[in-house]
Amino acid sequence: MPAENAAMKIGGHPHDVTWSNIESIREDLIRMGFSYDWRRELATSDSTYYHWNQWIFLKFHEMELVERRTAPTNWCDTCDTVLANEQVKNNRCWRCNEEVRQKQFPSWWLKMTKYTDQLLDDLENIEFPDNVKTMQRNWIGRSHGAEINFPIIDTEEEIKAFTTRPDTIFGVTFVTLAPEHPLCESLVSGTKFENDFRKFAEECNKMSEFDRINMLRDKKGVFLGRYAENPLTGDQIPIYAGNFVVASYGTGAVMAVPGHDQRDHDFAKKYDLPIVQVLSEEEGKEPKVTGRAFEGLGWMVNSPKSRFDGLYGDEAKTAVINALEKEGKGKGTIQDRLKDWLLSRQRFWGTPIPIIHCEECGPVPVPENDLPVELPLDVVFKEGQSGNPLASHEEFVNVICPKCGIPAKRETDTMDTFYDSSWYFLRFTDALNDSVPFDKIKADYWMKGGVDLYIGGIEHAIMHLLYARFFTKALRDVGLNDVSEPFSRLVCQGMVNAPTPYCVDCNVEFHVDLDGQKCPSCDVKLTSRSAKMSKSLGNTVSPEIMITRFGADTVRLFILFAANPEAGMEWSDSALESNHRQMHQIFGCLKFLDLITDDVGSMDTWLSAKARMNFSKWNDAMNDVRIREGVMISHFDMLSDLQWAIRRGGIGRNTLLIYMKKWGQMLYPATPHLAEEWNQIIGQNTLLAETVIIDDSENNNDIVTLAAESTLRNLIDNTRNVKGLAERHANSPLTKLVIQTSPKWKIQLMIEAIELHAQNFDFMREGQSFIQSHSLFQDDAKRGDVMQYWRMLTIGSKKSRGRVFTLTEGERILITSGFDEAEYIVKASEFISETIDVHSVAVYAAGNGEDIAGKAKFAIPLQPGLAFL
RNA sequence: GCAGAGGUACCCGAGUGGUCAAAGGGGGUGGGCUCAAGUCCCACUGCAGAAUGCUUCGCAGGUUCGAAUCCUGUCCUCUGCACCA
Repeated sequence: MPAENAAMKIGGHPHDVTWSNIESIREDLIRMGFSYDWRRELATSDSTYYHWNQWIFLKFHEMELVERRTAPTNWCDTCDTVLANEQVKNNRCWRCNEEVRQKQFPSWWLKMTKYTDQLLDDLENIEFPDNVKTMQRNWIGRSHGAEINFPIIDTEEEIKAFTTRPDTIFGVTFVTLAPEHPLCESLVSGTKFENDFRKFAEECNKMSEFDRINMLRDKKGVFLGRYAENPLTGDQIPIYAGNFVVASYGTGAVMAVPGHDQRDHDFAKKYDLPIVQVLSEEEGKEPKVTGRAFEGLGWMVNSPKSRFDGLYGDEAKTAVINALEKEGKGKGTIQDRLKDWLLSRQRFWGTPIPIIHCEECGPVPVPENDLPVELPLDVVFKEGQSGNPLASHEEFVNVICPKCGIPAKRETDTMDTFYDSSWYFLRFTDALNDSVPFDKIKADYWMKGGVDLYIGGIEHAIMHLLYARFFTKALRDVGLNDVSEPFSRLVCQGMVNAPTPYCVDCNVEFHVDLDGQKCPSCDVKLTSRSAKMSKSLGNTVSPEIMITRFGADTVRLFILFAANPEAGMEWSDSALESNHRQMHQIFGCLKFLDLITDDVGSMDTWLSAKARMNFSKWNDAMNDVRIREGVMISHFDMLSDLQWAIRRGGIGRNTLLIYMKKWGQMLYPATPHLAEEWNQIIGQNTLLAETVIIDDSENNNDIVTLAAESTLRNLIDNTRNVKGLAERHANSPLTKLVIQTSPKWKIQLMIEAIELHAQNFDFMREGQSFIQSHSLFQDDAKRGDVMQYWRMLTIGSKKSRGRVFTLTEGERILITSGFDEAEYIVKASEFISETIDVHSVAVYAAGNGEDIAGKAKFAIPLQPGLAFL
């Protein structure tokens, strides 16, 4: 439809508009480097595709899944067509936001309601976000209840009323019908109530649905002059027509329980009808009088029949339903809100419905061999034109009836374009097939279990996703596939927001043209706030400009990293620039290929371990579509780790090359252009696009290697921190650092604690006696220190747990395997002195040298005592 | 009204019971490199402090030895549905 509207504007044909749009979007996609299989490209507006729309329609027709009927439909004046229920929001058209009105039309419907059960039940088996599932469930709107027959006194007729609350049956004090209900007419006709009713019905009819909903705060109705009988009590109750009853939901008749339904309560008050309370909020008590309806579940009271009082909730409902069924006066039923899919559109640019209307034979399907029924290209579109140009296209309309051969007219309605998107994913599995929509074997192969991951906006939660699910099931029943659910896993990407002018007082967002100006309606200076990017606000950015400025990979990196796909994000030029810098930094690492000439380096082991660890974390994240996490590793961590290794002591060529190769693979998914060039520069001669990436197993020692190094990093951080403080206390510049590592006995005790912890030892209860009988405890001079250390190790302080609980796995192995901390630090002492800017660094285990500044007592394993001189 | 999502430092944003003063980025500050600029590197960015303590994850309570995380209430924001019987 947008194509058709655009065609009218420029006086062209929607075909040309569509194709030029496709061209331009295809170009964008290619520039962004999306790796699609372009051989499978399809256009739903092309007859090679919509041919199969029509073919499928005929199959549905054979299955009696298609129906032509005249019914009130949602009509949008601006779009000049009817709309399906799903496409009406707040009584407004989902496309143009204009109000929708009801109009009677002979139209084609797809009987989606035949699949309600499956659509509802199968939600259990697919991985959709909960909110989408909830939205679909709400839309389907299944409610369990009862249909209750209220005989009309002095007639043979009865009113069937649907209710979800049969437990309130004894509180029914009147019955309300929708004004459109056929019984209304027959009840009033020829009586003195007829005039009032007609006036009322007309009033309801005239109102647009939108007004009606607004007016409904004022509930109105008329008495129809007749009474019905409560089927369980025989009580006589008046029958009303009410403006708040919806004809199309349930049976169009409501049993009114003013005691337990606020809507009925309001109505009863207005027309002075009795209000009876038959449920109590508290077991065994009389209901409270509150002046409002109690709508929750309660215990039945005041039942005129025995064996009901005291029943609660479902039990109460079942008891009433059983009683009704026993007497043949009602039954338990299910009502759904979901309706059939109104397929007809009175517009040109869609798939023609393959039907011929013959005066003799009625609607006749176009024979399969005559497909496709093609849209004529020789149609002129002009601005301001209304109506469907197909209807006036003689050549298109006038045909011969395929059944009896007399002149007949072609159907001029076209299909809702959601029909196109309801099975395109199946066509992708076999896009070039010209004898059937798709081959069953291919479709089943690719679609096994559904599309693995389907990403789309939340706006499709009901429309597209429900239609596609219905279609897949229906096509399965046609025999075209064995797949029941189209999408096994759905992820909804967030919206992209950008700043837009905003008036606080009026709570309105304005076009960016008004940036910095005053509010057009209240003259207050506009502020800025973040709003969904949209054309109407003008707060959009063009990907093309961004690509030209920064390159496709930077834009890709920004999109993938700046926000979790599910979260939505704030557009930020500065963030984009910083991602661009990141790209340069990564690419800049290639210079190390020239700078590093040594064969081996002291950080080789560490860097290789880090690479393996990073790769496997990255691999997990990517497999799990935690893209942001993955990109963080591939584009941020990998860079800083390499920088660290080089700064820390350097690496050898061989390690560098292996690192670079692995890194290139990790760079590929998010930034393929960079990655391929990278790969080539480091001397790989195959394309990454054709490379199967393998996660090679981690080395057993990796975890220890990394733990040792991260201990050192902590030490340096700590040193830096302490130095700053020490400087403030010292009179002269600090030139020497003394590091005292843990004394042996503390290591030994920690090892024992670690072993006890592994056996689930209860330190709280048994720790005290353990340490008191420990040999270390027997030394009077040490006793105090031992006790204090033991508490720190196993109990911790009020805020933090004992150290033994907070050790990482690597640290634990490090300590228990006899790691020589002092030796490790000595090796790094040159680096430490450079980094924190002191002339010398002395390292020894506490007790093995002078206890400088009394810092030995602070030394524990992996956290040495530090002193500056 | 109902349902869903959410409120985390200057900003964006990770984080579902202890290893959290809280990842990462932006911005800011200081330093290195440089004639200079930054498509470069390092550090700092709650308060105090020789390694500790204090205050902090919308607000108010609660559970717990221990809460950004669990529970209750409350306020606000966004999204969807809506006289649905």
